[in-house]
Amino acid sequence: MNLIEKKTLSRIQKEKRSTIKKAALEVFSEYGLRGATLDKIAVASGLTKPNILYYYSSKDQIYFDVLSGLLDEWVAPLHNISSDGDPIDELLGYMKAKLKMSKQKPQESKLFATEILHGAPLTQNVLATSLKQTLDEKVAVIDKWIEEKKLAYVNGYHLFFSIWAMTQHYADFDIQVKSILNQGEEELFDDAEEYLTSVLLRTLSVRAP
Amino acid sequence: MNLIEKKTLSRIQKEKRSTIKKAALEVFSEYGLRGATLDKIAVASGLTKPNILYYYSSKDQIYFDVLSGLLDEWVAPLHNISSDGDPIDELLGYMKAKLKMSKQKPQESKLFATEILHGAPLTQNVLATSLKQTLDEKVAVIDKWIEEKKLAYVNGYHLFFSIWAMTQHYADFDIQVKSILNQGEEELFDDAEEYLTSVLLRTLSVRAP
DNA sequence: GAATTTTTTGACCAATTGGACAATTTTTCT
DNA sequence: AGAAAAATTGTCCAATTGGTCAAAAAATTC
Repeated sequence: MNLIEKKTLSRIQKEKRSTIKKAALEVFSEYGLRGATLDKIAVASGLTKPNILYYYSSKDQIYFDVLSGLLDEWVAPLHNISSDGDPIDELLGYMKAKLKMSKQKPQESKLFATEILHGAPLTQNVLATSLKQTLDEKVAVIDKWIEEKKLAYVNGYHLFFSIWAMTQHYADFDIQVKSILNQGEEELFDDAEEYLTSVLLRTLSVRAP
Repeated sequence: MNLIEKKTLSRIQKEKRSTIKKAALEVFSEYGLRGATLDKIAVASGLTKPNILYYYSSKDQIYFDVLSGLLDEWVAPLHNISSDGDPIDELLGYMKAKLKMSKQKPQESKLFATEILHGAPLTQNVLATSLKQTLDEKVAVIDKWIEEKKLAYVNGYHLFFSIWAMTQHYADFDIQVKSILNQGEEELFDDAEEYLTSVLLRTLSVRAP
């Protein structure tokens, strides 16, 4: 039976696949696709290597499954930006949602970062179609807000790039951040949120020069 | 003879080591330390594998040499921030210098990003000592400027983190950026500079709310 | 230009790795 | 309980990889 084509997975199949994906996320985020080995995933998951290959046909398949399972979740906060809400509230909310993801899901963030850094072999297609389309829509919303004088003029695309960059920085480069600031996570992310709020407020507010 | 301890390298040694480092930068920045192979470096450099190992005792040695050769260059722009200059000019100049590095040296940027992302096994020490010390000094300068009311209040550390994040984003995640914006490099980086200038100006300027 | 040193390379090796497979064990279904 | 299906594993293999080494080639020194 072909596991990939099967629609209804048994309890065991669901559990084991989930176990494997969880272990794989740990290993892939730490070592990257090429640095990760099936043996490491096997140890991390508590399964044997052939058993893992019973559920996934190859290492690349595991990587692909983990990554695509994450893609939707990763883009999701973008959909929550409502053109009906207050522009500043909406964009601050988006930033805070992304920062929260950096705090709570650093492994996921690192996995994406590594993937894109190394040429996005598996996700380039999604980036250029699905993500681009969603972002185009949201930038259109921003342009509308600017026209209505509810926002200061900003380049919408670069605004999103900078929000992504600034928030993900705290996950992807946490080692650098933490070796410079001797702080606990809570304090660190509180300071980050305060700083980023200030930056966005100042960048987006309409006011006299 | 031990090449590592020898102080004066011959012409051939200098040339070959330089050739190897250049090829290694290409390969390491694309594949990471673990994904890079000596064979790939051999092909990229036009040398044979044993010949490379004549100049470097191991793959890790090459990686270490490439990375440490870059470290100083990477931190250098920070030293150019002068406490005597105009605060806004100094910080805008720093941002522009970093953005220029992203444009002109994306491979170097990616190499650092991968290194830190994967736990900074070789550079953690430098980060926690040399970089931290330099940054502490520059943050002290910023705090002084704030006290003198030449800058709006900002958290200096997070200001630097955000400048790093926003500028390096254009190198590290260039694939994502370019799959969303169908622009040439020139136009892209011009827009980025304009946007980042606007963000920093608004973030740093002292003015009435 | 011969001797010596440095550089280069082909052939090789041991370890790691992704993956195959048949045999066994466990679960599920009737 | 027993048959059938699913899950698990020990063993194995071929390819890749980092690295060795002795011999050959090239460069340097005298």
